[in-house]
Amino acid sequence: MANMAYDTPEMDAGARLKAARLRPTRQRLELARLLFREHDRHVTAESLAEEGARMGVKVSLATVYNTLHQFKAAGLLRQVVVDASRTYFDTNVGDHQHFFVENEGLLIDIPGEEISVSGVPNPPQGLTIDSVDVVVRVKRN
Amino acid sequence: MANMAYDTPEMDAGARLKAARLRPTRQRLELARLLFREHDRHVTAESLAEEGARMGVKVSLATVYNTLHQFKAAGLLRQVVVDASRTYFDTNVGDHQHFFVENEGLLIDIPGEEISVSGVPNPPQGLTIDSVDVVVRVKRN
DNA sequence: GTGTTTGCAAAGTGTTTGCAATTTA
DNA sequence: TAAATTGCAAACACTTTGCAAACAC
Repeated sequence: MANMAYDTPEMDAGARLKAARLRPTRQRLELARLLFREHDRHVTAESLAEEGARMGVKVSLATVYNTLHQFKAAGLLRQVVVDASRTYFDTNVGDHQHFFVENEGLLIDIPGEEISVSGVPNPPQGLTIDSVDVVVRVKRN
Repeated sequence: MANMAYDTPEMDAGARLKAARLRPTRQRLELARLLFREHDRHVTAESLAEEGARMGVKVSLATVYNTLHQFKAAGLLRQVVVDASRTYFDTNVGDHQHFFVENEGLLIDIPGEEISVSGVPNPPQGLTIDSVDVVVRVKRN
């Protein structure tokens, strides 16, 4: 099984956790199943906990927070900073950017091939670029 | 009290408030003087309150929050969303972007002429672009 | 068994709010 | 004097933490 990416949609939750070296606990398995059921999901801890509750997944909010951060650390999720008061996580860890609908808290993907940023100057001495994040803030008219 | 100069910091701040149709209270005047003393300042409510305290400006934290939001609403400040846990305000309301040094909470301006974003798709039906924000996340090596 | 993970409730952070007192126009 | 503003403390929303019980290996 050469070159299988950690985040291929067809990978099942158990394999995903194994690849990430996270113990396949019931909570992590069930949250992973929810999260990676679709390829591009944007969730907050609260929205995921609610969804879990709706789907009969019994997980505490603290565990949802822990799990999201562990998944992020493992490269399974990407954190998206668009709102000062909530943290969003994106199941699409590939190169892409976002529209953010303010007042609705809604994220919409912009494929990485469509958008490009040029003219980024070299960062000041001693600093290295980690990522270039673009947020296109939009509002409903 | 004769001869009040037209370009004292007081007059500057007063004119700014007048233009923004905000009553020139002592608190707003003093905060405006701190804020607009330099052209490109990045502050959080807390950092501004601390600075005020250091400079002998007596203002409650609640008023600092209120004032920052009023100044933002008046177009005197721009809000910068880079960190899920703090809100930054920028005294430079012109076209520009930012480096953000994670773990230090430090913002560094990137002039608008240097950087450019192309290929931003039309937003979905019913949505209008408000702003295109670029954050270049960097870390110290 | 041993180390990891979970859940709860408590604590923490940054921010907003209710309201009486104060200030501005 | 009427309307806006302030400061305090309490309320808030989101997130993290401490720790005993439950679980994975």
